[in-house]
Amino acid sequence: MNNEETVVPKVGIRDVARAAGVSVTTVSHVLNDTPHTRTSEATSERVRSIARELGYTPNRLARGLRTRTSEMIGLLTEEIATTPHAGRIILGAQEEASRHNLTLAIINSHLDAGAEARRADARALIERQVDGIIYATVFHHEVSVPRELRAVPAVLIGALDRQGVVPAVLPDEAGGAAELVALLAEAGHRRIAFANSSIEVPATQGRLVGYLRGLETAGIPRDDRLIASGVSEAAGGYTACLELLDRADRPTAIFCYNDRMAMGAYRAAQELGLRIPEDVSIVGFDDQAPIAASVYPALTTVALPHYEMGAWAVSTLTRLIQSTSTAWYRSTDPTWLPCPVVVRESVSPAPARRRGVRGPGSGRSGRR
Amino acid sequence: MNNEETVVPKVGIRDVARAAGVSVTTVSHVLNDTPHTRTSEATSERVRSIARELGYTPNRLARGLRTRTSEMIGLLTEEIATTPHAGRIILGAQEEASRHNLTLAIINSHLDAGAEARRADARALIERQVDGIIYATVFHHEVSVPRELRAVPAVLIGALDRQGVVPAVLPDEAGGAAELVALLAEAGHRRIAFANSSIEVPATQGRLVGYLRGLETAGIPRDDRLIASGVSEAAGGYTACLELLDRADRPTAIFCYNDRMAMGAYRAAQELGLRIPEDVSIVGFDDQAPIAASVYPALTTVALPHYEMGAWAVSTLTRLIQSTSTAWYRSTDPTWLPCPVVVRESVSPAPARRRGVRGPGSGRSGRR
DNA sequence: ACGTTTTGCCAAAACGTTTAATCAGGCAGT
DNA sequence: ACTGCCTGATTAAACGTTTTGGCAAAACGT
Repeated sequence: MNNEETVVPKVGIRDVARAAGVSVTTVSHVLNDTPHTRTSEATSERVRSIARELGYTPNRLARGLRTRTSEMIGLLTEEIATTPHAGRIILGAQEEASRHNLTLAIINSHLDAGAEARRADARALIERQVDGIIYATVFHHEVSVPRELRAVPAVLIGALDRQGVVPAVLPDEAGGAAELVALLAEAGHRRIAFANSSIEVPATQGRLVGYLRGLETAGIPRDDRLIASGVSEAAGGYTACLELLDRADRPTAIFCYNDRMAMGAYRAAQELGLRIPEDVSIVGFDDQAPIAASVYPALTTVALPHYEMGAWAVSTLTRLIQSTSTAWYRSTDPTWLPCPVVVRESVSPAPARRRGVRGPGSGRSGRR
Repeated sequence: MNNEETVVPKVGIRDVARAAGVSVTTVSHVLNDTPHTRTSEATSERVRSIARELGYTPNRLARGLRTRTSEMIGLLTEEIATTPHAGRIILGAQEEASRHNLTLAIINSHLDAGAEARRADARALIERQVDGIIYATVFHHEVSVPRELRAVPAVLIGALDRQGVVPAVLPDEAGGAAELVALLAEAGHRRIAFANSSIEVPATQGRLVGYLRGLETAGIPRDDRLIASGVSEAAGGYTACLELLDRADRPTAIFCYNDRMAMGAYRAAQELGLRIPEDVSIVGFDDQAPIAASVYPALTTVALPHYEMGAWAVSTLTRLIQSTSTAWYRSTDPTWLPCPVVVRESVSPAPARRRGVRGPGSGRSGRR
């Protein structure tokens, strides 16, 4: 077994300098093409080529020590890496980071870990001299950021800072929900039900608010008999929608709290012999892969801007970092990113009942 | 606006030393309790308390520079962060890393990025002096690892190293598939179909192999008329299963290439008026959240050991790192991690046909 | 009282960079 | 021939740790 390759003598900047017959200063200057510094084109070229053929790779630890900046940003996630969504946040952050020549160091705190553990995680990142920290949480209303985060620029994903000092980005769930209802209203639906989640979280509130706002702008009066709830899973959607659909004046469309509940809605409809979307339109929320696209008919829903929030976070973080010293203290209002509705196949015009426009089963082919 | 907090003079080890009236050496010794070194309990305690009250945080960049080890490990993912599964790999790696006091630096390469870009990514990690690198790919047979990875211990997730020098971990898909078929056979099924994916990837092969092996150990002769295929999505599962089920001698159980195709199988069964699992049992593969648990009846399937592969990777990586110099070159055989079957509700005993054991619709309640 | 060991601590040299300050020489203008 | 100014480089001091190799003083054995 040849081990010739295993001997990697780790060439440093002075090896390059020695080989090129110049000082390390010069090497540093040409390799970073430092401004306000002069080197003849001849030596520059020589240094560069020697560095290349020696396989020189700079040591960012050493550089970071000197320049007091690591060009790393820390991503502190709160359990979020567990959820299927999480990847998109990380991906968005990572790609935006690459774009700025930063690397991402990630640490995941368990949701049930105490504040103490969370502070330790923040400290671990700070010890690594990260230039900034992203604190990504599951959707909370407010959160007290670990005070260690004050030592370094920080942004928040999915929650507001209770002290109102750390910039935050959140999904505009109400907006998305309102748009979704608008879409249903435009399709002629007037009896639009809402199958909400029975557990109280910010998302529950936001989507309800959006639903009501959507009704209002469509000029549809609120009817609390059209608001049901269940656990935020398929089973809950099933029972809630069974209750909603199994009556004479059933709604012509149901907005489900999330895609999982929408799956339950599909089952309820099927058992009652109602076709989707001809007899009842169903919409969900989350655009949860791979449900939304795999279900039949494919589900019209609203996407959460996970990728965008991740990208927004590192993007504004870099701005904070560059801004002079304490300037980043002037925290702005939170940023609400839009939740775009993605239309698929589960909505059709409302079946004619009092308005005799068209019969049920209008259009929409699909083998069935 | 008070900016008293914004002034963080960054206390270093010498500040502690000065305040404690000792040398930095001593501080370093007590804070790391370096072996083979002596400090009186009195001064030790004093140093510790002063460090605490001064809020000293060590600078890992400086420490890394001196000790020539960063205690970071790099995770290089190939597009994988896009898939819903990815999070689990990252999570597994991250938690195992935390357990070893390591932090994870992640970089994501696009699948369509050239080898050149991939090498640049590897280089970026190496510049950061990571102690080791995990290269996580979507499931490949073999891959040529960027040669920069030779500079540092590395492990591979989801692919074999073409040069056979980098340790690798992969999911034992064949094993999982075989177990799944065994489970069906034990339930009395003899006509077990396989709805495979029509596109050829390692997983296609592996699951087919497992299917055949499962049949063989159950003493069931292979019947190619029971093997269908379609695109690896709900639509493909639908057409494949429609074809399989819409005949007189239809199978009593179908093993679908993945959970998405299983969703298509559900639809096919429903349209043909077949109940699951009473008339036909369906199983999938991937245990893809949230499909498998949300579908009705909940899908029996096989889980991929994403989390475990991530954890395995950093765990063996730390072993490699600790082992002396070139010892990690003696690459071992790849590790195949088991894919456990997770049983839910979509399998029931085979309906009696020639063996008059019990009638259809045996047991299994469920509101319907 | 005198060697020897142990105890407790410290000075200084690394680690691989960046950067402020300086310098030798050539060239132009007086 | 002197002064001054560019040009192309260099020297040396950081950055914040760890670690090697000590060295004084205290403790100990005789």
